[in-house]
Amino acid sequence: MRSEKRTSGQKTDRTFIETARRAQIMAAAIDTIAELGYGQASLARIAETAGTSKGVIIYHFGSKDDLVRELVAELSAKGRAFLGPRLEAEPTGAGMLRTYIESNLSFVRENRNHVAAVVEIALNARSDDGSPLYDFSIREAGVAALRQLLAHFQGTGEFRADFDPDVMAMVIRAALDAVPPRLARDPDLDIGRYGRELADLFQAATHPGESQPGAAPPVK
Amino acid sequence: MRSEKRTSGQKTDRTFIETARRAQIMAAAIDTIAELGYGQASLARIAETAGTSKGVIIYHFGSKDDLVRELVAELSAKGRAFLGPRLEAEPTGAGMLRTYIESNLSFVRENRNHVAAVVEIALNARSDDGSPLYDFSIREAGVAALRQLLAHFQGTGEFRADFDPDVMAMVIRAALDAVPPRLARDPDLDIGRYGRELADLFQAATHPGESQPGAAPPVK
Amino acid sequence: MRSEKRTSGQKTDRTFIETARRAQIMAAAIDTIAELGYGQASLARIAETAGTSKGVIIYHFGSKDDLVRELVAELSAKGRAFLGPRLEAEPTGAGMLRTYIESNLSFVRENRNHVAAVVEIALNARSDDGSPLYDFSIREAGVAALRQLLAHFQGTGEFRADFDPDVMAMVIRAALDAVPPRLARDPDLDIGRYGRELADLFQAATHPGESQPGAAPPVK
Amino acid sequence: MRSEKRTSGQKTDRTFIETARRAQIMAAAIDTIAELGYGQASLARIAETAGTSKGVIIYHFGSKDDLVRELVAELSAKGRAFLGPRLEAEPTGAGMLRTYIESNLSFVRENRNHVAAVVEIALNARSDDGSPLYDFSIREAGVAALRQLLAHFQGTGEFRADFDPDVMAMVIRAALDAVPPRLARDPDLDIGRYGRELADLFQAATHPGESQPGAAPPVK
DNA sequence: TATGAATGAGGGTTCATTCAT
DNA sequence: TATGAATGAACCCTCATTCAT
Repeated sequence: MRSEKRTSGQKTDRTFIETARRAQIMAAAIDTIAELGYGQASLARIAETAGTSKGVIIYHFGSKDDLVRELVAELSAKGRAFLGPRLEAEPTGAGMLRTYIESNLSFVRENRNHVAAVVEIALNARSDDGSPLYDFSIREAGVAALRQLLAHFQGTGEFRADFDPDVMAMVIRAALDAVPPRLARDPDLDIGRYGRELADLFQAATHPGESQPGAAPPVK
Repeated sequence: MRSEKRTSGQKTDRTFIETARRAQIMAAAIDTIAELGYGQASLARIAETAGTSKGVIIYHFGSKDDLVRELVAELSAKGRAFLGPRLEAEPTGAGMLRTYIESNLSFVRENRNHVAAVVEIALNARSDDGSPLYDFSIREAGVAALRQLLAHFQGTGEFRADFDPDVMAMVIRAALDAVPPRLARDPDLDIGRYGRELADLFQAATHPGESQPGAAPPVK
Repeated sequence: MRSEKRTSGQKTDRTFIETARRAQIMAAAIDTIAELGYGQASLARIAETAGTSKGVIIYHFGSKDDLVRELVAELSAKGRAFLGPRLEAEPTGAGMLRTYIESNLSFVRENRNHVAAVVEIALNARSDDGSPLYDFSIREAGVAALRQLLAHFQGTGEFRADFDPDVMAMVIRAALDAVPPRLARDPDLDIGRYGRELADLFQAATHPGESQPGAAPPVK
Repeated sequence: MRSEKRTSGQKTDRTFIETARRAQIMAAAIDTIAELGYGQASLARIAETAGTSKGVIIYHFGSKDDLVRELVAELSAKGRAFLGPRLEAEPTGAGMLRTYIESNLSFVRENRNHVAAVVEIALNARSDDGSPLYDFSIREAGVAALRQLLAHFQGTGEFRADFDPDVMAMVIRAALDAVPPRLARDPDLDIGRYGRELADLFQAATHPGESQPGAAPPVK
């Protein structure tokens, strides 16, 4: 089997043709999972979409689980590559928050099928004992980073101090995660507008000089 | 089969023993789906949890799909019965919003497995051609109702006018929907506190007398 | 179980209500088998047609096979009662042949569902080892009787001598047996006309004074 | 699955080994159905006869229905290839009629199991709503062709005019169809003799210069 | 490198029958 | 007398995977 050599971290030496085949299969897997859902995306159907046979997929990826893992890993890498530079370019908390939201949605827009597929995977893929496979390690890392970011700018005073950064991070993340499924139902959704609305909303929710519902009345 | 006489809306006349069996099986299904996920919850595993055989489940519910449908319908009914009175008791927009959020979370807390199971079902159950089965009809109705509510109180001036009720409704719904999976990972999550934080957050985001990000910009 | 008492040949002592139930169930079985075919006629479907439950059928007949056996026996008895007197009233060979054909078809017309059901049974019902159950014992007896009849009138000179009574009997029987399935497809089939045509045909084929294809040339 | 690429009418490109397996499975299916009947011929039993597993059958044929369809189609094709040339070689009505009968029976003799299996299928295979699947479309076409043939030679005067070609065709067909089940019970049946007798019978029934039962009455 | 072939477990469902009530 | 409940075997089919070529 081809895929075993890569279990160590060393650089892989893939043939040109192998790289192409892998890409083709991954694309087919993405489309199939995004369209039919994880449960309906059998190897046979993926192979059919790819125009090959099940055997080829197993040959190149070792197992269906490994193929799926690669889909997740690749999207994760793409996401980091996309978001990282954009965030680092933002000095202010407000800017960074807006960038975080809008960049996330841009990324979703530009990779909708891949994102949809990975969402499907994250929600469905389970090990034999029923425990989720990939999902939350990745996602939780994202939420944690966001929470730190929020907390940091609370410290600098750029964000108001009376919201719980944990809750706020989770809400922001949830608002972003709600987009892919909605996009699946309504492909014409205006993500740009949506992102701006969202950014406005959370800017209002975080910027200081506001009333603090539980504590002091708004002074304005 | 026991279950098909009930296709008309007439009152069902279930034996005591049947009612008990049905409840037992539904409970087993809820636990199995919540724990293992929809994809892993085969009739055999549900039967095993229930301490019976697949045949008994089919006998009482006619098909797996019908069993699942009942799980969804029952939770939906329970949810309406739980939320409706609480919302109607609230005259003000702010009160209603807070009640909506906190009651939703109370309901989740009191029905965590059932909620988790139905979330699994909603996200995973698909017809043969890959289109989702139950999910969004139910959910979208909830979001629509929330949007109307928000728009209504924008009209009365109780909520500020510069947020998009559609986006706000979706964010609120997303924030609530993020709880069940999180609860699955962390059973000790303090939902009460979480609900209060969430209510604070959205109260701040909706109440008037605030700067309006799009209009009078924060000058920083 | 109710039905065991009858295994001996003694007179059965059935309650009025039991007789009624049995008739009702048998009627339902006839209709179901005639309409859906033997393979699709499960106890559940028969019970549904009868407006009862599977248990009742088993209670009254002991097993599905016994129910089916009764359907066959009853039709067989009805058939003998119908045909016997008519045949005995005919002194001549030609008359008896015509009566045989037309009475058979009249019987089919007046009992189409029952006949159709028994045909289904005869063709499909098998014991566990694959051997047919009822069919040919009954049918073969009929063919044998017909053969004897033909041979008899060959002996008296009323029928020509150069046809094989065995083959002729089988052909007549086959021509009659072809009617029920045809009737199922075309309920408006004119059986009366059909019977007359058939009788004409076989009268021509049996009456003497004809050319004898294999032997002597037609003298005319 | 191997079999679905062939849905278009294009030439199929089967591996040697696949062709062999298919033939082997079809032979096993024929024998099983012929021996046990359609209702008892489960995939498991067919597989057992073939010395393989259910999975292999599904792999090669896609479904049990498709396997059955192929059995029917293959016999149909064989039958046409067998009968067509023989019939076309006969110029006269009498010759063609005799050839039709004797060739049909020769074909049955040489393909008895396959014929028996297809008869089983034709009589039993039903769609879910109880309507027959293959049977009568095929068979009725045969009867219709025979009827036309008879009518044609009535027109030329080679056959007498006073029989109904529809009825005659049906009787001939019925006489032929009676053979396979009889053959199943009595494997030593002399089909050759039987065919000659049948041909004699129908020759006598169709050739002109005879008394005409309705017109010039038999003088008993 | 790639394929076709085969496997075997498990999927949901139907069925005739048994049993307690 | 009748029913509802349960059983367990058998049904056809899908699946990820293995293997020889």
